[in-house]
Amino acid sequence: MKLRQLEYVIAVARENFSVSAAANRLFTSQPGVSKQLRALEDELGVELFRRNGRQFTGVTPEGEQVLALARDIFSRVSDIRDLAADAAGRRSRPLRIATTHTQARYALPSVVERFLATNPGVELNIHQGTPDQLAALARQHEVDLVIATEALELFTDLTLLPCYYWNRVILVPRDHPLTTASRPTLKEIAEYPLVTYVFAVGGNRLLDRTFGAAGLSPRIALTAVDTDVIKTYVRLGMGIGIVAGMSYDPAQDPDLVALPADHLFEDSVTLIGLRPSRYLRRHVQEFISLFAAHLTPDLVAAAIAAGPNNDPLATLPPGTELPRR
Amino acid sequence: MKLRQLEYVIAVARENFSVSAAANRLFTSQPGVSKQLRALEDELGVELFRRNGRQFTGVTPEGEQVLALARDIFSRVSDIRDLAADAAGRRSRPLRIATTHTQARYALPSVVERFLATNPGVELNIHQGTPDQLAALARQHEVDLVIATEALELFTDLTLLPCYYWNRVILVPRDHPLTTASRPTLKEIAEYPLVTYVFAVGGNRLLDRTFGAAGLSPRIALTAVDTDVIKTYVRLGMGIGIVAGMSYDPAQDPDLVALPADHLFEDSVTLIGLRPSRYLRRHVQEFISLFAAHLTPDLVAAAIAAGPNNDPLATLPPGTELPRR
DNA sequence: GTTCATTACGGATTCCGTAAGGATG
DNA sequence: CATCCTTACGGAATCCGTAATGAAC
Repeated sequence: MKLRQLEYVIAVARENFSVSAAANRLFTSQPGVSKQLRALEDELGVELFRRNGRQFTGVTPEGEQVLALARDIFSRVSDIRDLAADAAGRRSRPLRIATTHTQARYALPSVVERFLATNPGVELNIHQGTPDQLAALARQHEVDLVIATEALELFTDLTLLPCYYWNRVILVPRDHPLTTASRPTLKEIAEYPLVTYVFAVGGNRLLDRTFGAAGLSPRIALTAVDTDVIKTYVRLGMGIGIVAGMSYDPAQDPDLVALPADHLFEDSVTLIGLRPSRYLRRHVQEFISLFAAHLTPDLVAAAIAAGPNNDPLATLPPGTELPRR
Repeated sequence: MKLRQLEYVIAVARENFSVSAAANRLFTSQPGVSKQLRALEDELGVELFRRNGRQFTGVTPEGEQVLALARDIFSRVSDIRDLAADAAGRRSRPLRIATTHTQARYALPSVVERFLATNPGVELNIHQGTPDQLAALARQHEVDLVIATEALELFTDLTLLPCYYWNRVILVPRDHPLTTASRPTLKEIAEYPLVTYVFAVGGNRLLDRTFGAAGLSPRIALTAVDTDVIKTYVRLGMGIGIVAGMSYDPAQDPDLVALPADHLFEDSVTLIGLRPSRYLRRHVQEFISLFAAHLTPDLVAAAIAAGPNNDPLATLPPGTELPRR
């Protein structure tokens, strides 16, 4: 058994069972791949791929298990390379972050600025998406860390660490009737169509639960992944916005008013998600510390070693005060 | 990076950092090992071993991490080989079991008999030891499964599955005063010096807790790992024995009397310990099913996938009745 | 007929083992 | 001086890529 053989198995599975495509992607010849696959199957005494004549059509049950183990092995191989690169002080692979629009637009810029200032050589990739897309990216090992706030049930296989509390504001045009009420009630809000994040409603999330508990079912005018889009429609009078407090800036949005809503909705917590039991590259840890100063290397290492968790706040030492923004 | 190189790193560490010894054990030449080690270090750009001149004296911090990951990788490689051997119906490696004397002597014989009858080709190795030795064997991947009853705190890194409840009897010579009491009290027992298992006392185990809760601190005459040894000293009048009920056989021990003690001590549970997240070979599963019929393949697979656990009974579906013996 | 995997073969590389060299205690 | 790792070198095995072959859609 050779690492190269396992690599080929993974590549062929990834390329929808095309040996040619796998060879192409690996910059090697197709007969070479074919031969190594056969050699591995001979050594193991089991067919790993289902074949229709000479065509590869899928994996056998054994192939499936081997594939899972091979992927695991390559995670570790990659960890070895990463930790060696860290130790040797070599420039390492890009830091890949997956997050939602709100984080990327409002929370991350200052962190990114500081990170790039102290780590000039490092390339930073920010992938933006909806929570389900983030979960997929993390699961396929496409990113080093995920920053998310909603739909935590999608991240059950990750180690989650809490970063800060946040809450919502009600965004209305400057001349809106609601501006007279300094502390609007849920009932008053529910009079107007709402404009909010796609993933904030449906699936019994906080907004649904809060309105539902008050016996209200507000009309959703439209949802967007993007606070800027939400603001646009609020300006057009399509409804009132419910957005993260951090995304309102009086200087940027002089025609809008933000009414506090933290008396209506309970605090949410923004989380970092990491793949458990993996080596954490130095730059990843540095980024985490810049984003959430209380997440020290020791604490993060302990959480990663402990595996997936569904109670992020429990990873903090008792008495830790989480910031809010 | 090659599997062979990682294998060499592990072997050198295992042989107390002797390259020659590692080469010997691997049936290859010493310069070959030396060269591959250097090649790996060159590729990674990090020294993995501490050297004093040309002598290997230990590992560097990076070497330590690489070593841990390499061992992990080889676990999976071994899993691939095992599952392929199972699928191909080849005879697989010996089934290695680590357990205590009481299990090996009284609980296992009938299981082993049935196992060998249905699996004629399989070699069975039973390692016997104290709980701490069992834990060490499991941790070093020397055995496939551990069967233990005491000192569960030593097995925190294993997946534990419950097999059956058991309890103790009081063993006394036929003419002993206690034989007049059909249900002796703790206080009556504590009048006499005790002879029991080494690992049953100390460290706040069940015997300590039970006597302690009654305000008693009995004198321990002697402890042994071995029920047969305990019986010998009971016969000599050195004290009264507290042993597992299953180890008393009226036919074998006509000169001894066993007084029930399950009204004094709470039931203990015998457990199987497995390394989590590892492939479970067919023969291992078969042995488990013979030993504890309620531990079905699906149930065991789910428990292994769930990782280490410290509440074995929780692995069973609700309502399962555990046998007692 | 086009696509795709297998087989065949020649060249380059890698790998292993023996032998010699140098450092350590 | 005995032990142990490193370096040097020759032979064997492996591996890769090109070309030809055969099966499938």
